[in-house]
Amino acid sequence: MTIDTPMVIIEPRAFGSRCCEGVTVDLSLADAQLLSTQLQLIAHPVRLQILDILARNAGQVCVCDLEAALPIKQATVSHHLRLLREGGLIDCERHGQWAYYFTLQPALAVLRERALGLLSAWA
Amino acid sequence: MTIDTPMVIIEPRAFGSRCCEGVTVDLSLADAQLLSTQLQLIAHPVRLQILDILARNAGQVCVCDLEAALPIKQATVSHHLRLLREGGLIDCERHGQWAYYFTLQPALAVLRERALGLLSAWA
DNA sequence: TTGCTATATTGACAACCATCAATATATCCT
DNA sequence: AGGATATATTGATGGTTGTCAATATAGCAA
Repeated sequence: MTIDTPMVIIEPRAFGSRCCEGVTVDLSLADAQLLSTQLQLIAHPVRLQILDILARNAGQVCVCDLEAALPIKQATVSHHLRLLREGGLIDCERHGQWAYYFTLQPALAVLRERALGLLSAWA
Repeated sequence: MTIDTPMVIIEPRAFGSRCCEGVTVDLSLADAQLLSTQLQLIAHPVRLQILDILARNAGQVCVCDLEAALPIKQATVSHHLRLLREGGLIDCERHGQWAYYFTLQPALAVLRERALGLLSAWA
């Protein structure tokens, strides 16, 4: 092996020959489902904005703040907050009539590492 | 500042006081939509598995390989391949009657950096 | 108590998505 | 040409998702 990378193209099977053999799935269906569920959770513009707002205003954001900052009605804000809470990415604390929401950073870190793990293996 | 983290809780606004002020959206709707569109693309178990298979078998995977490796029918495989291709994450090359698919690593790298950028800011 | 405000829930509706059978297209082989 | 194989497309169907109006719940204030 020299430092110059040799122009070897690995061809375990010639183009045009019999195919449909030897290709296996390294990423299990269970793992794929787990990750895709979490990605679905953040793959929505409003939820991305909510997470961004919460992350940048730790513990100081109530629902009406979000309603004022986002282009959706209160019921819809509550709906997305519920999804994020059920997905374990955020939680809230009630103080009087207000509910103050905040991110759960360990959960976000886990998600980041999981996603980064795959994406780094790919590119 | 000592090594002991002081138990100071930042309270720019007392709990229970008037809220709905001063909270702004740093992540623009346009940016959120762009990212969520790309996340949607990979937020599906089959598409995650397809990307993983393609990334680990550079240039050597035809549709019937995928059909054999995945729990879905050929029409559905083609459907997901089309979405991934239209999203710019993969492409294909025809050799005879086979279509060999492969990932577009620069696009995956861009996506990784974009996602990592936000997630790193959050956790 | 009565009324006001903040938040959650319910129910309805439209839009979107995943899947497959059937069919079309294209390429190879004889 | 005719048959076989690989892939793409179409159309139908069932399921999921996002949104909102209306309503419910709960705390606060007078």
